[in-house]
Amino acid sequence: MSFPNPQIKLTVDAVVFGYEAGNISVLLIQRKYDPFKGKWALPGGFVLEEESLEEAVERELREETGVAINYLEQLYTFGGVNRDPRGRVVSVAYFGLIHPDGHTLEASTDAEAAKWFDINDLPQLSFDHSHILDMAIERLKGKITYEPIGFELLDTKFPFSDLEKLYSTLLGRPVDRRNFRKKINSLKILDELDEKISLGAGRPASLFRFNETRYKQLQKEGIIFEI
Amino acid sequence: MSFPNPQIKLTVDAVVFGYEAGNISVLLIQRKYDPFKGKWALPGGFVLEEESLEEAVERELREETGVAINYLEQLYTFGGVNRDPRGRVVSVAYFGLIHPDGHTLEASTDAEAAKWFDINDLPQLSFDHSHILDMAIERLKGKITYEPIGFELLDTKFPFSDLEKLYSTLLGRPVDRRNFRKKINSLKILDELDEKISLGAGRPASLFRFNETRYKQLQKEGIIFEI
DNA sequence: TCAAAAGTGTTCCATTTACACCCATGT
DNA sequence: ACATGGGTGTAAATGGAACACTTTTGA
Repeated sequence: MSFPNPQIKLTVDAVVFGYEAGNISVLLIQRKYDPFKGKWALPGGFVLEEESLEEAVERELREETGVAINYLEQLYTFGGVNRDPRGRVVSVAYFGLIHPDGHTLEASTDAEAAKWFDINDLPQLSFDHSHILDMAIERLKGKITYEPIGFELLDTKFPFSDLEKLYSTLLGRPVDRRNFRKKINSLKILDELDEKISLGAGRPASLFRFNETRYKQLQKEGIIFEI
Repeated sequence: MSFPNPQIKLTVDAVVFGYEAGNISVLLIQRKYDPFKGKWALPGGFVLEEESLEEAVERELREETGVAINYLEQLYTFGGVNRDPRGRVVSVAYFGLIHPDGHTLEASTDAEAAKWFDINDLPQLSFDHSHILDMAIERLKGKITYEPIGFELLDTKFPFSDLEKLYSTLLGRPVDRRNFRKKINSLKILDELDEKISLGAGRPASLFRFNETRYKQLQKEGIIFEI
């Protein structure tokens, strides 16, 4: 009782999603050491005694990839007996989102390289990481319909069409432009800016910004975001 | 790297809900040993090296309370640095539901006693367990609206009014009997049995049984349960 | 002037909500 | 016969889905 399970190790792993040009990507690292040396894996590593789980994830992400995350939540804890060849390792997986401008990568420590992969074109992954990733993708797809986390994947200022494209990508089906706009506008969680952006051909688009204050107020009033 | 965080210990804790006569209750144990000796806590304990997290929860529940659980899912992992006076202990919390006939309790091992407490009349809890419990209550209340887990709290055969009462208790508001029945019937996930039950005064009620096969089929077809 | 993307309303249908009386039994 | 809880349908309102043309720019 005084020294229980000294053999069980604890790690954290992060599934960080990015979005650019209509594609959802996930951040992976190439392992520098065994096991799975040279193979791709989710960023992550052992939790230190004096840090919380969130601190551990943020540290590992910083060390292995150099990214600055802007949304992070716990995903699930994977505790199967044989999920790690080094012995009994339980991993708390996190789910993160990042703005496109945080995309610049710098691999170091345990990582040989850090790279974005389109979620439809993934390499083979180490450990049970493809299982973790599947769960994270499911969570992302499910969650955007009832919480406004989609904005965390866009620039702070974005044209409406970016949001629409993001939703139709994640939902895997076309989204009616007029109905979608109506829905979002009815919640008044977007502020229309005076700026416009002109992307090649076509009429320039107004830029919008997510109004988090307004959203938090809505939450308090019990009004729920739903697409 | 070869022997990371040997100091971090791993536990599981279970928040098990029961339901009887219009009241939601939660299963607690009275601790036999320090820390928090004599105080109430969630059932749980250290994970053994050769068992999965689910196995650990089920074992601890069996040992400390004697209950047989019929629904179990992971709730959240609590990894704050100072949540346990014994040192760094990370706990994976589970969320469980139990039929009324599984209610017979038998405390043993680390538990002095095991008892059901109405969730509106709780004792002070050990560790950060009241925080865990709050999260579980929120999960229960949220989840019944989009997954048919309410049936896990009732007997396998139950009158419609039991289900209705359960929902109005959990949702904290009255439920329109006719509309509720219409909704449930439209999904055809309840089988009406030939039996009737007569509970004191009033017209006897037909008994129903949850048709899990039917529900799983609906899920495959993409039809979602929603109240 | 043409191509490309942005912006905008109305109608129809489905779903949800509100609501009240009769039925079968025990006392 | 009366008290108690079980069982049932309809109408109104709301919210969601379908749908096409005009506007503004770059090439």
